[in-house]
Amino acid sequence: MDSQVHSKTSTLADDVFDQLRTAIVKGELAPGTKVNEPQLSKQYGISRGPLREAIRRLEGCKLVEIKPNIGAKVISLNKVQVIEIYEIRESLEGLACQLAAVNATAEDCNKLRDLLTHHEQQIQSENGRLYYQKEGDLDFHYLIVQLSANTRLFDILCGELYHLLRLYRCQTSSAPSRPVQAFKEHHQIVDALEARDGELAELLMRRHIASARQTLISQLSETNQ
Amino acid sequence: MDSQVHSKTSTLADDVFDQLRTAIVKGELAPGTKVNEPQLSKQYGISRGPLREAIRRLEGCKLVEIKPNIGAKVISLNKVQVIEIYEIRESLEGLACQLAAVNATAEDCNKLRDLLTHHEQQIQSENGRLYYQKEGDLDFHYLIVQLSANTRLFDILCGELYHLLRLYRCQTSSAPSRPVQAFKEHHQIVDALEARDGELAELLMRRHIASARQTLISQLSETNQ
DNA sequence: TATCAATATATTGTTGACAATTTCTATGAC
DNA sequence: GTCATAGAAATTGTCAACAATATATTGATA
Repeated sequence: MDSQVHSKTSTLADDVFDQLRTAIVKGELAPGTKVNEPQLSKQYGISRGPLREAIRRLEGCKLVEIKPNIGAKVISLNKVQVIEIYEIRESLEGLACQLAAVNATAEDCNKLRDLLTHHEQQIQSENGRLYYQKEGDLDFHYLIVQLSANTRLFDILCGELYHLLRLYRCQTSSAPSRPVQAFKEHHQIVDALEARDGELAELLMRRHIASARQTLISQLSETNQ
Repeated sequence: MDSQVHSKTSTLADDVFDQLRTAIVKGELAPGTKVNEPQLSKQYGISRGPLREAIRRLEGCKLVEIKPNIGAKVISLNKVQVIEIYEIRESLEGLACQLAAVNATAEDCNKLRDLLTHHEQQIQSENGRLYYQKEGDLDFHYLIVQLSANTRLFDILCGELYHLLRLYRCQTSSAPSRPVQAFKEHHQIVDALEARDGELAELLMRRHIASARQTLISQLSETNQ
C-alpha cells in the first residue's frame, strides 16, 4: 500500500525553485535583488548544486537574469515592459473569452458570478478594497482563462504574465486604479459568456484591458520609471 | 585593449544550453528522447554539474520535462497542442500586424518584399520548395513580429512558439501544406502594412493563420496522432 | 514458457572541495 | 581628498565522489 513511502516525489532543486519563484512573485525577493548563492544555500539548508539548478530554471522562466561570473538578479519591469504585457493580455484574453464562450457551462458562469459577488462584499470594507485590488482582479481573469481550455494559453497568461504583473504591483506598490469601473465591466463579460456571445465577450474583455492600459500610459507621462 | 582576454563571456552551462536547444528545435534530439546525463556529459566533454544546469534551464523553457529520479525527456507535441499554438498565433500575430503597421518604415516594407521575392525564386526549384516550406514561412512571420517592436511579444512568438512549431514539423516530417496560397496572402499583408492599415493587416494575418489551422484540423480527423 | 524475487548495473540527486573571477579593502602617490 | 593599484575576501564556475533511486539481468519457481 505505502510502497512509495521511501521514494521522494520532488528534488531539492524543485522545492527551492517553487519557494524562490513564490518569493519573487510576492515581492519578498525584490526586483533587482542579487541572488547570493552562499546565503540562500544556508537559508534553505541545501548545497549550492541544487540551488544553482533552481536558479537556472528561473532563468529559463525569465524571472532572473544571469550574467557569467557575476550572478543572478531578480528581473525588474519598467512601465514600457508592463504596457507590452498589457498589449499581449488584451489580445490573449480576448481569445480566452472567445473560447470560454464556447466551453463555459451554466455552472461555470455561476462560479464567475459568485466570485464577483464575493469581491463585491470584500470591496465594501476598506481593507477588503485592498484585497480586491491586489488579487481579486486577477482571480476573475484567471478563471476565464481556465474556461478557455487552451492549456498553453493558460500557461502563458496564468503561469507567466500574471506573475509578472503581481511582481510589478509589488515593485511599485500600485493597485489597479479603477476597481469600481472594472467590477461593472466584469459583470458585462459574464453576461456575454452566459449568452454564448463569444464575439461580444472578446470585445468587452479587450476594451476592459485597454482601459487599464490607458490608465497606465497616462501614469507613465507623469512619473518616469 | 584586450583586457578582457582572460575572462570568459559564457559558462559551460550556457554553451551546452544553446547546443541542446538547437538540437531539440532542429529535431536532432527527437521528441520523447530521454536525456542521458552521463552520455551527454561525455559528448560535450563537461561534467554533469553545468550539464544539469543547462537541462534545468531547458525545463524552465518547457523544452524538456523532468521527473524526479527518472530524468529529462524532450517534449513532444500532439496535434491538439499544435492547434492550441495556432489559436495563440492567430491572436498574437494579429497584434503584431497592428503594431507593425504603426512602426514599419518604407524600408522595412521593402525588406519584407525582398524576402518574399527571394522565397518566390526558391519556390521555383523543387528543392527550393522544400526550403520555403520548412523555414521560409516562419521567416516572414519572424520579421513582422520584429517590426511590432514589442519585445515580449517577440520573445513569446519567436523565442518559444516558432521553436515548437519547427519541432513539430520535424517530429511529423510535415511541411506547411498550402505554400502557394500562403505566398499570396503574405503579399496582401505587406500591402496592408504599406498602406498603414493596421486593422486590415491584422484581419489578413488572422485569416492567414486560421486557414493553416483549419488545414491542421482536417488532418487531425484523418490520422490521430 | 511466464512470472516473480534478488541481485547487479546504470542513472539521478546531492555534497564538498577546488579553481577562476569578481568585488571589496587598504595602502600609497599625487 | 581623490585616484590608482595591490592584496584580501567573497562569489561564481567546475569537478569528482558518494548516496539514493531506478532499471536491467539473472535465476529460481510454478
